[in-house]
Amino acid sequence: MLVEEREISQAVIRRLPRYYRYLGELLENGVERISSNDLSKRMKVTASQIRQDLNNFGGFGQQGYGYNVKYLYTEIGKILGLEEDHNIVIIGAGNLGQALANYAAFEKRGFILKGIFDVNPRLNGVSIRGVPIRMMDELKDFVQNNNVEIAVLTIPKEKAIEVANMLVENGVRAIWNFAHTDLNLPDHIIVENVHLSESLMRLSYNISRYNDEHSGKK
Amino acid sequence: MLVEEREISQAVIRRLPRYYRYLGELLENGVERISSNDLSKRMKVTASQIRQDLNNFGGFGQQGYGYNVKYLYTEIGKILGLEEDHNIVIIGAGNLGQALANYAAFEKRGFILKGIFDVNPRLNGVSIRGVPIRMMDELKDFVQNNNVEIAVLTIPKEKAIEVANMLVENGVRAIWNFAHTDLNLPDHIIVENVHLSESLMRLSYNISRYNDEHSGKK
DNA sequence: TAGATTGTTAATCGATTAACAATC
DNA sequence: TAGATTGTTAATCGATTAACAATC
Repeated sequence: MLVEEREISQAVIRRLPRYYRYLGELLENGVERISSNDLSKRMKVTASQIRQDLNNFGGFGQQGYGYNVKYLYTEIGKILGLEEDHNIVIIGAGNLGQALANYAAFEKRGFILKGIFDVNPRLNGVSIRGVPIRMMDELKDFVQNNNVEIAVLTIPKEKAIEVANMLVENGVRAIWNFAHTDLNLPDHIIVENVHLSESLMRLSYNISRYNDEHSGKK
Repeated sequence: MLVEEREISQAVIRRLPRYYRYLGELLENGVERISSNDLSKRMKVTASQIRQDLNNFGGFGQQGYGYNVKYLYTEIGKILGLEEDHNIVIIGAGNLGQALANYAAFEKRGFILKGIFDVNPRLNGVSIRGVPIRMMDELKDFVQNNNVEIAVLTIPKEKAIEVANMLVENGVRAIWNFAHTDLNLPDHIIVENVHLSESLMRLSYNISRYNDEHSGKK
């Protein structure tokens, strides 16, 4: 029997969490059902796109009725893997690392913070939300012994590549990368980049473009 | 005379900062020139795409030679608006707000931190990199009197929409939005969203997908 | 049953890649 | 001049939108 693996495009995957967020809000507001048309107006996308996107994963709606909000919310949550638990560590307890460590919504989505690591001896033993900061030389052992699936990298780019390689060799499966560099890891390793400086440059570009257009410049 | 406004696609704009980063690294390494082909191998994109992207903005290369790294780096910097200064404020001095305030590379790219605001009276007057944290009730006056162009929103979503509207009414032109909500501002306002929870969900999705594929599940 | 709205196929649009003449 | 590599046009590919039959 041939198992047909439909490949879902990254464009679709990028939109899924946004659907999930809107459905979550509808749910909070007690809305029971919604049509692709109503949702499309709220989200400012086409109804056609919503239906196409959802039908990549199955038929969640009902003709003449629309979509049941609660059901669709749950199903998208499953698709996004939010019903599974993932052990994570944060590497780099600087401002950003601490900000992420304090991000309480982690646990709600199944991300369990197992450890925080830094090179700064002054942070040794300091706890964030009950999780003590450990020194980098303990990292390798820790990863091997705690079933760590995801590592969050909030360290300078010079160290990031080397640390990422070490993590992958010791079983880490995915990296949430905040370092200002690309990591070039094996294909089966999942990398999600958050390059804040690039985000800021896009903002900057769009301001400049607008200024040009409204000042007679070509 | 017809001023031809070529519309640059957001797909291209998303890639520009990455080109800029790679060229900056080449520059640091003393590389003088590079061909689209060499660059394509480093960046793992097609040479064709690089040439197409750059030619949206003009011919920066030379047949038979390639691109001068220094020149191209500078030109992309100009396109991205990094040679202009922008006054910015950060709203929300929690962990993430403080992390961004401490992000020193801001100034290097022309982003001048003029103020930080929060509701927490305990933070009143505390300084980050020489910039004192002010109370939210001073925000409106401050924005009017300090030529603030960009606001960074690191506050809870409940407050974010209301604050964003107030900022826009008082002259703010662009918002770097870290709040977990969409803002729905007028078209001429530039919004760059950084939805960390959505980024994490995409990571989660990709892990689950990989697990499914390697466990016999459909 | 009539009306509403999905699921899905077909048409369109846009982005990426390939190819090659121009030219340094 | 010969070789290399761009700038740019044409071909391909993929994603979005439109349309409508199926069906609740």
